Amino acid sequence: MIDKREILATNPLLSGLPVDVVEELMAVSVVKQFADGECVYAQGEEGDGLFGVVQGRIRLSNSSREGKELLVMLVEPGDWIGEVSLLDGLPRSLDAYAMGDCAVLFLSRARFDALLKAKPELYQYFIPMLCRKLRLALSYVEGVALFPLPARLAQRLLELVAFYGVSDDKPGTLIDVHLPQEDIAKMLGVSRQAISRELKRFESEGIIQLAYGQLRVTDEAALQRELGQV
Amino acid sequence: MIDKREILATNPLLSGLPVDVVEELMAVSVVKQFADGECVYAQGEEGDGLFGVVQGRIRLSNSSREGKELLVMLVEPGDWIGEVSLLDGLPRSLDAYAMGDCAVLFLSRARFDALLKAKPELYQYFIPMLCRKLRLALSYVEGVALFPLPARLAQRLLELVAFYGVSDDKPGTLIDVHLPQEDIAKMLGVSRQAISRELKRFESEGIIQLAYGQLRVTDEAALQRELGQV
DNA sequence: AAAAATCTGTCAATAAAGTTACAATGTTGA
DNA sequence: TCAACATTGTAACTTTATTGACAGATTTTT
Repeated sequence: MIDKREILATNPLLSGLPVDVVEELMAVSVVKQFADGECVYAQGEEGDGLFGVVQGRIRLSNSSREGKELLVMLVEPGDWIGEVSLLDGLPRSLDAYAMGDCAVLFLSRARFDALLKAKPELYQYFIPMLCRKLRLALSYVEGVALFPLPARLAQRLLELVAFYGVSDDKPGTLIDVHLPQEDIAKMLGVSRQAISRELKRFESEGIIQLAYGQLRVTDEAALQRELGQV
Repeated sequence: MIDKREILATNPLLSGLPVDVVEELMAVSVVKQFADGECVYAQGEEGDGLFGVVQGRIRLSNSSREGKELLVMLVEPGDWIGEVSLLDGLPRSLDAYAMGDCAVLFLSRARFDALLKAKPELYQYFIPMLCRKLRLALSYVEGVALFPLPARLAQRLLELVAFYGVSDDKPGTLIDVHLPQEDIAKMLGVSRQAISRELKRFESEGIIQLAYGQLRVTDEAALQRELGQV
């Protein structure tokens, strides 16, 4: 079980906030657990609260009626989600599902509203968060609209390396998040087969090494060049 | 020439702001004019200020090195642009060009920073703006990744009808912004020919009527159905 | 250890969209 | 008015990606 006090010490969720706000948050928030695959919130729902990821990973996605899914973002511990619906009052625009067992710090809408009403200066803490997400979303639009698949895939691999890459005794950087090609495809809005094809091509060119459920990037410069051709 | 006082009365730019802030803004902002095609700011530049569109239309876009362009948004009088770079300190992520002669209310970065430093509670006025743009950007990503071109085009036409549509003596709703098919294509990230093909198909099905530089939607319900099939 | 589930590679057939090219039409300005 | 320019329509051809199908590999579960 997770102690709220522990979160404070080990997690960047609350860093940068004034001390009294941290105290207040600790008092009024609760820790919630979500099992693998469980729904945190769903597209179209009213925003019931704010979630700070403490443990595990949350999948933000969006699905069409035909069941085609777009994987918008993997949310890691230290990130907040769900703030937009609280701030603008509109329904959730994405689905949020737990990938593996998760723990989150939950702040209900009522508590959130009360906190902001009492301390309107807290609005400014959401500004960088919103700016970051806006720039991220914009860069995705650009990617899909302007760049061919190989370049987009190369870019995504570089992002994965930067975020999840680990160095071990073997050459190159290992991406060992359990992220099937299916999910990479859903991130880029293309079919799994197209991703398999491109990854195989990268492998045949010595840029990456493929294995079941993992991927090793051995030539980042070549990925940069894939990008640069665009 | 444009009188600043006039802006206050005729433009929603400043509505919702406290009276003293409006006074302050009027005192420290300047009116700038941009000729057709002139660059307001360019991708990669430092954010030098905030722009409130007073007259004319500004084109926010993004170009790849090969010259392929994505038209992200048409900004109309009453909207602010350029706030993100001021708020997060990062370079412009888009190009802004005047479409036709424009007038904008300009607030320099220094003035902006001073204003926010003096009144941190003003941060909250940017929240709805950022939320709106974030949701908009997200809906574009979804569109490109999840929906086929006909559905995306239908959706865009409905948006154009809602925003620019005018009723006249003839049946249907006229979209009489000078918006060539080329630009519609750039909004959707596809080729002009693909747009021409689809528009012609819509016309042959009696959904729209095409003319040089304008377009009349005669069957909105059919466009909704195009969407619904997705 | 065996069975089930998940993940990956590949192929053929099909569909969607890009590219190139050119003609025709409409608008604008000298 | 007439020439320059911008916009639109269309077609052939090519490229890219989807779909559906299946086999093999790896992991997880029983």
